[in-house]
Amino acid sequence: MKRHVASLITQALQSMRAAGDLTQEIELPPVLVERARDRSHGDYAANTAMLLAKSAKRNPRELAESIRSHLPDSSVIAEVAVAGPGFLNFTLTAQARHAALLEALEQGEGYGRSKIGAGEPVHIEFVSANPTGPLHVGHGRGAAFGDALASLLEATGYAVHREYYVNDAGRQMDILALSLWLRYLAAAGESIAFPSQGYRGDYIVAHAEALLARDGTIYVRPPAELYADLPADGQPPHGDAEAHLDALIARARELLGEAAYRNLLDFALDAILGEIQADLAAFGVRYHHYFSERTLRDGGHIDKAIEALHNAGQTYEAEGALWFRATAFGDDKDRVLRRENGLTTYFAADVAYHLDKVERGYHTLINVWGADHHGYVPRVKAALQALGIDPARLDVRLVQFAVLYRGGEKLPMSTRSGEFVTLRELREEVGKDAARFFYAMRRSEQHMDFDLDLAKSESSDNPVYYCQYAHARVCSVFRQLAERGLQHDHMRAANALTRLDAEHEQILLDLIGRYPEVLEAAALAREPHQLINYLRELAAAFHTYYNAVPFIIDDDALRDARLTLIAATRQVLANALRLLGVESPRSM
RNA sequence: GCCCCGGUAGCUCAGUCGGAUAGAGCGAUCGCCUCCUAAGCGAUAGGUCGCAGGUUCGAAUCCUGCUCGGGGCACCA
Repeated sequence: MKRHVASLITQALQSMRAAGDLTQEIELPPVLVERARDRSHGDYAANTAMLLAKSAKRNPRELAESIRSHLPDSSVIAEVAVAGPGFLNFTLTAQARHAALLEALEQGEGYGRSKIGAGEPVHIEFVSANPTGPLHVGHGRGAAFGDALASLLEATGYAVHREYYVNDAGRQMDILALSLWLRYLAAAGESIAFPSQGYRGDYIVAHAEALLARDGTIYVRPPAELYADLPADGQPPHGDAEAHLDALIARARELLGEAAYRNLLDFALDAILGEIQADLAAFGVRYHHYFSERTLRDGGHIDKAIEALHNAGQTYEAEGALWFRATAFGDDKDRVLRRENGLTTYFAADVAYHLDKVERGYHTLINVWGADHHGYVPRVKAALQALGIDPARLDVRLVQFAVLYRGGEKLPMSTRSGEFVTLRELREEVGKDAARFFYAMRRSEQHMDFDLDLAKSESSDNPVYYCQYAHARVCSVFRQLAERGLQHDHMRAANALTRLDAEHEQILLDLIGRYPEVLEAAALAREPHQLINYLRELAAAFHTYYNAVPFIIDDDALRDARLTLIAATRQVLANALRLLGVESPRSM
């Protein structure tokens, strides 16, 4: 509809040119149509005349009049007015307004969806937390945001591929395997000293016990051999925790042998990744693929990526390492690809990963990263550019941290002390729906306070329940209708829609008609919170209406018209909630 | 020091590509259940859009400087 209005204006401008009202030299401004902010301004407003006034050097109101007189007839426009400093205000016909209701009911779950994405392949990577422990609340926001964004893009016609990048290679996997093994030894009755920099979480103990139960004592080795001649744990000058850890890892591989060590590592990875996947599934987050970093390395993709950078002439050797000339592409400093010890860096793997995404045919790449990774963006974009890929194809959405509050107190969030709240705990405390809704409620770049008490409260203070309750209330009305032996006659309703002339009804009609535009805008801006704002507005309009007007009345035609209005409202509520991964309860 | 994000009502936050009188929820005060779920609704009060310049017919929005808060500046992942 917005597009339709814009095209009417464009035609008017062309017709003004043809009539000599505008000379060829005058540059036509972009035609911007927006929803009128105030109902007294009609449905749509355009500032075209004001923009044109500048280049045409003419009075904006007079230009607006001229545009108005050149507008072609349209069956959906009832009135066009010139207002204020030169706005063109468009008012829709009642029929056009009602069309949205019928569309919502006919299209059902499809209402609001569009094809503006034209099937363009979009790759979206989100969460990608290291598989060294369970997801915590810091990951929740990325999960809720990424999943909602992916759904928005799907709903607007993009071919979306959702992926989780699993960092299952590198030193952290060795630390994980070691941590598991030590807990396993302890579970088997051996006396061990747990390294200060190992992964200390209880979840490791649980997995170790599971391993012992499954495989028995085949991985038990004498602790005396394990700890012989190791650098001391602790901080300098008393010890070196990192060196101690690396030595322990080396010793573990030695004592266990590569095959057994590999078994341990895989067991730990599978256990933790399985936990992550289960948490995400319970959170309503679905992926097409969990992409393994190991497959990049084992498949030679990292070497290939480094070679590609080398062939592009953007690498050099210095201090024994191989560097990428990132500064040539706007980064602050050059970045190491292959270390002095011959191992490739995480960055090299990430170059390979992004190159792989492009080679798999994705035109647009979206990465949802924690804000702490922002310094990483320039180097990845630099690498893409060096490889001849337009860096604008990569859109990194940085998600700021959420700070949890309970009883007005900030919750401590320290991984080290094990005081973190896991995503699972959050979900068990406030529920999936509230958690997802709250996470997606704010702009991702906005720092966020997550009030656990509010998320749990069963009142209108809680925006999740507020929206869900609107849906449940419509369902309740239809249950009452059936109990009274009445039916919703759609044909009779369609002929009586003009009777929906109360202000509350007009507001709801407007909102329902706006839904496709809101969905499109939220998707294009890649901002799911826009959809939530709309949802809250729609729910509020419905609750107001519900309180002001009885639906199940004796006047058959008016009753059916109102039922059509609230049925359409329910459909839109359900569609929007679904995109956010939130349930639409039939009763509460 | 450099880079990124933010500063809008007491609190939490919206504010579309610069547009008409800056909005919502909470909190405060006062009301509304004989009636389809009160997990709801209505009304009132509440603003130097961090500060100072600039661009523009028009700035919360764009530019510059300053300031405050958060985060980041690895041959870790």
